[in-house]
Amino acid sequence: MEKEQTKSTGRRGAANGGHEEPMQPRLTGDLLTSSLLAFLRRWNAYGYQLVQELANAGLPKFDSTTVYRTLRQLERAGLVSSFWDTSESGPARRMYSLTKAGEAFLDLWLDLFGRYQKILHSALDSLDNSDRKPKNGTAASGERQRSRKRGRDA
Amino acid sequence: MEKEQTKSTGRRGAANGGHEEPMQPRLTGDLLTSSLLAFLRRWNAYGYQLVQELANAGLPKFDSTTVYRTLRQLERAGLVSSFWDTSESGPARRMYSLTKAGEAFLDLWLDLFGRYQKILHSALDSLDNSDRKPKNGTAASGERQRSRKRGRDA
DNA sequence: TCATCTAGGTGCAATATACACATAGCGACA
DNA sequence: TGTCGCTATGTGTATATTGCACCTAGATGA
Repeated sequence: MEKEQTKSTGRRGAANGGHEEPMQPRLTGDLLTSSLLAFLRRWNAYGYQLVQELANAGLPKFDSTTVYRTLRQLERAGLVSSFWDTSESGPARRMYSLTKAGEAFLDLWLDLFGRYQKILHSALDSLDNSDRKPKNGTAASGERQRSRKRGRDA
Repeated sequence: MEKEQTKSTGRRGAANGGHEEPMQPRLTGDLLTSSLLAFLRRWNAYGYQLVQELANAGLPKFDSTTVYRTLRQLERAGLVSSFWDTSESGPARRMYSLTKAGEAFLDLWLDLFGRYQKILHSALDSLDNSDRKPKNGTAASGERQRSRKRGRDA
């Protein structure tokens, strides 16, 4: 159990001393899970196909093994079901389809997602309203003072 | 929320046998990161405050330590900066503010997020159009899969 | 036969997270 | 005065998740 935390070969590229490249966005975890479920709501699919669909959707590159493992995990949780499809030539495919529980979960996620969206929109609104209106001057970008909202009076 | 999550097992409650509870949505990783940055785009804030704002936003409960550690990580990556605020009574607060790099990263994320959004909308559209596939697990409407006429078939 | 594409997978190191718990300032209050 | 509770930030650790290297295997074509 070595706890070497000084490795600099990490995923997020954010620990090699001083200043690094600014931490690319990823698409993993909940985002990947819900994306997969969303795809499977429309049609059944197998892993390799989903990897490609995700890539076609303009999302950042990610590892295919993560997709495969996520699908198996979803199946263990009962959100999708699968069977081996050997009807086509070539390697057998594990076809996945969404279960009732998977649809319910996706709905749950969609609901949560709406709330998350509001947070991001707040950030955008703040640009539209006060922050970014330097039509004839670039002053705002440098000396932007945010309203100090403190925990006490909120 | 009376969720009664089994404390013994891990986070996602999906590893104790055959079939378990259906895996609650979470808000972690990129979602948490971008939410924090979005908040900080509007005003400076400290960790405890952000924990509460997130909770008020209707997002699922999550651990405050995750927020604190995420903020420190963001700072190491240069996306936020912090200073100790001792101007108020009570424990000192570590005030965070978004850096230029943090704004750029948030914009990046917003862009990625738009593409992700399309995927989820596709799932919703499939419901609206009542063009739902038969949920049999059988690739009944097999053509619709991907029009994947591979070599032998073409 | 070999290279290449498809399709799914394992093993392992590194990272991320949840839970328990620690530290510390301050106000209330018995 | 002691200590309880709230605020505020953090550490330790066990487990979960992830990315990378690599593997198995069918089909295809040079």
